[in-house]
Amino acid sequence: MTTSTAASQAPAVDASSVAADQLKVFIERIERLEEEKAGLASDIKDVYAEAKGTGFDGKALREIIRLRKQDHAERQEAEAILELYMQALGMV
Amino acid sequence: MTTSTAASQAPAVDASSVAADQLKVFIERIERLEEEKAGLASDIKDVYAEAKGTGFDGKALREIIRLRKQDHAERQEAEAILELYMQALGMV
Amino acid sequence: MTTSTAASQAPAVDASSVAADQLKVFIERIERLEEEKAGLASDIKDVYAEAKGTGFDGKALREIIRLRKQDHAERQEAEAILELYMQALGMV
Amino acid sequence: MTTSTAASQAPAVDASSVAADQLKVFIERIERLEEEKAGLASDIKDVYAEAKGTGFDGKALREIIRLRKQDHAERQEAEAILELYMQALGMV
DNA sequence: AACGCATAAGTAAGAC
DNA sequence: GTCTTACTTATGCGTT
Repeated sequence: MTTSTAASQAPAVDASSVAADQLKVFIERIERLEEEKAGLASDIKDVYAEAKGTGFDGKALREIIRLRKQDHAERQEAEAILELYMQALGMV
Repeated sequence: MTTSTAASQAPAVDASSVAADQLKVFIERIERLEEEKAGLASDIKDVYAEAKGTGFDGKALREIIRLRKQDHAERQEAEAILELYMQALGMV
Repeated sequence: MTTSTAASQAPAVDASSVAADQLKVFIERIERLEEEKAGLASDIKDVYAEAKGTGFDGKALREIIRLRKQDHAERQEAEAILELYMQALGMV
Repeated sequence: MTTSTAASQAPAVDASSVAADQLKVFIERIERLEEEKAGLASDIKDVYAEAKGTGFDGKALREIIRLRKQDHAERQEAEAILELYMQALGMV
């Protein structure tokens, strides 16, 4: 082995190694996904702007979205608990 | 008109109005996009986890991503700043 | 004990308890500090206004402050990152 | 004049000018104030941590602070309106 | 299980 | 007056 000590906990990362190639691939995958995510964030902003242009209050709109998200989360939690209890009671 | 005064600045939003329908559409569009965004965030998390499983250090990985993002941003910013200073100094 | 069960994980907070007094003290300390912070934010705004009145471009000024802050942060960070990567590469 | 055109809207800022000295002073004042502000932010964080250590819930604590700030703002607003009306009525 | 960090949301100021 | 941009706050995530 040319580039790392035997005790290395991490892959050896020099320019020509397999590890460097792997690293590059991981980074590119992440950056690609981050780009898409940023695109969606931008789309969301556009929808808020459009809604505002139609006369809706952006702040109120955001509040509604927030509340509905809470509701969904609580509903899902409730179902999860129900399922848990059903399992505990042997009701599959 | 049954649900709002003539001078209303915002769309009338009662359950049966056109405005309520529009509101519903906006909310659903936003929620749809938010879902996709959350999905991507989850994908990104998975990639980090996979990289970690391969032996890469997650923290270092995030640092690299951050630095590369900075580099890109700074490159784009450099010209903007130059122009800003030229304006500030009256060099048009 | 009049105001809480023995197993209470949180301080009992009714109007006459020791906990209520503690809570009040914490809140007052925080509010005091927040006030001072707001005062400083206001002072900073004033300095920008004064500089602007002297003929300096506020936007450019803010940019300079931002860049100098970055420089300081980056200098401090540089060592941290170095150490981070060394750890990531198993160089302890 | 050696360093700027006659039409310059901004003070001439070369290394030896009075303007450069002024600029330096403004920047140092701002940076000083920013430092103090950051110090207070840090103090506030410490108080929250201490409160948490005593058993208080940080999130609830922040909520209380937020609500009280709103109350104060509304009270101040009410007084401002009162004063406005008194002035409008010639009650000084 | 808790602590600190990092991202993300919301708010407020400033520019055009 | 609108619009963007910057700051502040808040929540969630990873780590210890």
